[in-house]
Order: sequence, then structure tokens, then C-alpha cells
Amino acid sequence: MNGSEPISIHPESGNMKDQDAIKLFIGQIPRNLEEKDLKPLFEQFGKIHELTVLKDRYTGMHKGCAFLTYCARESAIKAQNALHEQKTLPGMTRPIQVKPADSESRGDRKLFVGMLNKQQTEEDVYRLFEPYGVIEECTVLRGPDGNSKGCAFVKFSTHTEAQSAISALHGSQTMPGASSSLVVKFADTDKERTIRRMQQMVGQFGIFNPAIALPFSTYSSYAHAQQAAIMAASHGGYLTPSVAFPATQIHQMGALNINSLPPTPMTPVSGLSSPPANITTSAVPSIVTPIVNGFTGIPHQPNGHPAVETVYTNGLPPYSTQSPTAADTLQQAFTGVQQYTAIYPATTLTPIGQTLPQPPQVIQQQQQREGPEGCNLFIYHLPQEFGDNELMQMFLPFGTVISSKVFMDRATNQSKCFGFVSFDNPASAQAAIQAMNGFQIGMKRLKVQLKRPKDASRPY
DNA sequence: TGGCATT
Repeated sequence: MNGSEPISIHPESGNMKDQDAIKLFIGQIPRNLEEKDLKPLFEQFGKIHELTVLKDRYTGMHKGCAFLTYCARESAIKAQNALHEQKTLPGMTRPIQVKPADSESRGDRKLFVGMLNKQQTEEDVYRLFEPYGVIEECTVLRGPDGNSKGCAFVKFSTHTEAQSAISALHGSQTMPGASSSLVVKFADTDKERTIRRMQQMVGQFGIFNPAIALPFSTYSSYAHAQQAAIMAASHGGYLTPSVAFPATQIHQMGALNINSLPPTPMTPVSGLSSPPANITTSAVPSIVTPIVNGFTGIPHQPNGHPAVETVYTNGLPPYSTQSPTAADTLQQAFTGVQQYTAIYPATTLTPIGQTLPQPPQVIQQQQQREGPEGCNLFIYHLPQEFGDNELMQMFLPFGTVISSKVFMDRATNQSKCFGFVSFDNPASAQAAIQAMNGFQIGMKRLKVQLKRPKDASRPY
């Protein structure tokens, strides 16, 4: 949109490319030649689908090369044969390069397939993908016991084939017994796999030592930053932590909280561009989190050290459902939620008037574990804007939450307004049902009951 | 009425 963006001949109706079209890399182009100048040279081999000169992402400088896709696969082959190393453009010392782009060959042609039925074998998966190209490899991922993990790798002979399988199959169907529609995407690169593994480690062992991993020199400055962040959040006119906790406990929250840092948009603290992004547990910088944090408190251990395992407790003994104080606190907090959500529409992720840049968000994924029998709750009629974290916060007062999950619609990425919470003991689960079933939020009342066992017979 | 996974 600005002058430095690469100009492309965009695909448009009447400009469709072959399913097996080849994307060409064009090298050794003089830097004074733009798309319009290059077009005549390449058009002689066929209709161009897309032609893009590569520009530096930041400076907009011409990189001396381009990507070219013809509508017809045959045109690409003709152009490569006629031009590659055959002609030197004015001002260049080396001949023009015309060859399939890296993405077309060895690179991205391996797919990750998720949401398979655990009974599906390599052969089943092969049959499913066979129509889209030549399959070089097909593996169902299995655990040590040999049981399918419900996912697979499928390697095609070309990127284009792989891409066409994605287009045709991703989200196209839901396998019997699978919880969601089929996932078909390019497999992680080595780099992505490393990142994923690191995230899994963090999820497994709890939070790492902030003094080592964070861009602060000492732990105490980190703790200070958190405290400042909490104060900043509490000055926004929302429910303050002091409603729910005595001052000493707020101090502890500031010093010890490492799992529920207030979200970035709430922390305009001078001298800090943003809180460390890689320790937030909130997938979305949700507008309701500060309030919810305010009433439920923050995970820490009575011994004064951060929790080593990723379990979530409020640091208080689970309160009895007869306690009027606790009920009052909840009700107040939810009044706050209602007011807040009335001010900021659900689609607004950043509170109005704040334009802090989004830091790259590395989300710490909470591991989803099933609790023991009688410890797993099904919760329905959640507010649309509640995510896993808000759900967890809501149930922390009743005990140790080992897992919380809001069910999302894959297609729209919207909450389906129901979810699951797992406790480590049945008494907490029962206390939560007693206190929270029928709890009114806005126009809706929560339904909180024990999760149906997986093999429960369907009533229809 | 989950367990969402990456050789």
C-alpha cells in the first residue's frame, strides 16, 4: 500500500493458474527493472499469473530477483529452457537465472496431518492423500505402545502437490471419533520444531528461572516490573486486587507471580517497553484478565517459591461454599467483568486509547491433562471472551486446577462458550459445582457439572 | 462433553 511495497501482477478472475503451476525464481535482474519492465520479456512464453520483484522488507530496496508464476505449467518450462543462463540483461555481469523457486522443489512438501481417527493406518492416510500427487512417504505417528497419536506425516514429490492437498483436505471432514475437523498443513521446519520442543519443556517443568531467561538483569527487577504492572492495571478503574486480597498478599503476588502476569496492553510502565512476552499464559491479551486476576490471585507456593510444576493454585486453602465472603468476592468480580465487557466489545483486544505495539507473542501452552475420576468439570454458557486462562482463574478459588480448556471453533477461532476444568481432587470439583453452577454472568447462567465420561452412551 | 499431536 505504501510506495515501498512490491508491486505484483495480482491473480484475478480470468487469471487462474494450473493446479500444478511452477513458481519460478528469476535472478540476475538489473535493479532498475520493475514488474512492468520485466513483463514483456516473460510474456512471450505465456500468460503471467503473478510476477513479483523481491524488495527488502525494511528498506524497500530492489533485491535484483523476482518470483514468477505463469498460468500454465508449460509456460514456465518454456521460459526456463529459453532464458535460464541464456541471456544477460543490460548492466549485469552474469546471465539471467530462471528456475523453479526453492519452495517448489525439496523444501515445503511434507505435510502434518492432524485430527485423524486413531484407528486410521498408513494405508488409510495414503488413500486419502493419493489423489493430490505422488506420495513419497506416509507415516502415522505412534506412541511407545504403538497406538496412533491421531496424526501423520505425508510427503509429496512437490510443493504444489502438497499445497493442493492442503486446499482440498484441510478442514474438509471430521473423522469419526475425532473432536475436530481434519488438519492438513506443512510440517514444522527444524527451527519451528526446536521452538516447539522448548515450549513443551516449559509446559512440563513449569516456569524457568526468570533471572536467567528474561531481559532483566536481576530477579528483583523482574519482580519490581511485575508489581508495577499490577499497579498499572489496578489504576485503570477496574476491580483492584485489594478488593480480594490484603496488602501483604498483593505484595507476594508482585514478587512471586510468574504464571499470570497481567497482559501487555494493560501495562504502560515507563522504562519498560513491555513485560516479557514469553512468560504470559494468556493466549489473547484478554480485556477481562486483569479483573479476573484481581479476584482470584496468583499461583505461588506457601514456601515462598514459585511453583515448579505447572499447576495452578490460588495459594489459599480452598474455601468452603458456605463462606459469604468468598461468594461476595466472586459476585463483585463478575460485576466488574460485566461492566468491563459492556465498555469494550468482545472483538476489541486492545483497550481503547492504547496503541502499544504487539510484541512477538510466545504463548506458553498449558498441558492438557485429565484429572482423576470425579475431578473433571464441563462448563457451559461461558462468556464469549473467556479463554483457557480466564476459565482457570474463575475456578482457582476451589482448589488446584491442573487443566482448563475452552472449546474453540476451528473455522472462526471463536469460543464455543463451553469448556473443561480439571482439579486434582473430587472435593474441589464438587465445591466448584456447588458454588458456580447457575452462577449468573450477564444474561447467562453457568452450567457446571461433572464431565461425561468419554465412552458415555449417546442418548440418541 | 477435550486431551490440538511435529518422525
